[in-house]
Amino acid sequence: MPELPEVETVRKTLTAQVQGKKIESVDVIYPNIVSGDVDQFKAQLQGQTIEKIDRIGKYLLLRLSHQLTIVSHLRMEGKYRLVSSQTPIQKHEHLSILFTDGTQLRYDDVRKFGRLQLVETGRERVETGIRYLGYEPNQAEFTSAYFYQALQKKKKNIKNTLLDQSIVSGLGNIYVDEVLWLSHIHPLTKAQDLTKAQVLSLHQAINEEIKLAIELNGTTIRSYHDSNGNEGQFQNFLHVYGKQGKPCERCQTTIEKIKVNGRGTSFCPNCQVVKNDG
DNA sequence: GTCGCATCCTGATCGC
DNA sequence: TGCGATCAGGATGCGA
Repeated sequence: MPELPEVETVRKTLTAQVQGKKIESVDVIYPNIVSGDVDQFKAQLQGQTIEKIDRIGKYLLLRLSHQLTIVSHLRMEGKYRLVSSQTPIQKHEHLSILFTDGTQLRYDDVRKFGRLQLVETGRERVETGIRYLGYEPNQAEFTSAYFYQALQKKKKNIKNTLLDQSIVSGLGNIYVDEVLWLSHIHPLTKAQDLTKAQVLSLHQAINEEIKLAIELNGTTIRSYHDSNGNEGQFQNFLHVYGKQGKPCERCQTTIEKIKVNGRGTSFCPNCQVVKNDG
């Protein structure tokens, strides 16, 4: 599933493939993939040039000429690939953008969870889910003091808090499980019960984990590939995600898997302890 | 304001 | 082998 490091990798590879290309036409095969009016979406994209691609959290922003931006969220299994216009449409390709040079950018999404939304450039922080995002890991504003104060206001568990994107953006199920293991924090610990030392440790783990994952082009568990079709390499450095039933690297206790707010959660029951004495 | 849960969706996996 | 049930999960909307 694409999280911040995977989306950043897609941004880089996609930029190299489509930057400067002019859109001739757009075909939307599965209309629900587009937020808003599909006909308007197609009409407005015609004749636009992709100037650059930005990323905010897990959102890709395709910056177009004439002050328009496609805000794209890959959700679970969304992926882009650039092909010749002669290539037959595949089963799970739901949108294609034909460029004037004869190439086509295809959006593929097995579960159809991803969404694309066209907005005026600058309005993405008003009209899309980006408006709810907190700071990103390694962003200057994401200080340990900010993080501690923000967590103090949260009564829900830390696992759910890190997944909701409003305090720190870009983490998904894999990286949340990993940073909690690195910080020795039990996923069910109430966010506001974390000590300053625990928050400091968690803050450091988030920054270091995301930085390393970006350097390794993300994590490929099942389906993630960048727009060149390459897999990430970070799955070789995971400690708990997908390791249920195997011994913890630190203490040899068997890694357990539980459900936390409906999400599969792997942790070590020995070295990740619930801390409630604040 | 905050939280938990259902919903979207389909391939993989499991049990019978 | 074939079938149905269950699981996986990010963002969003809604009710409590």
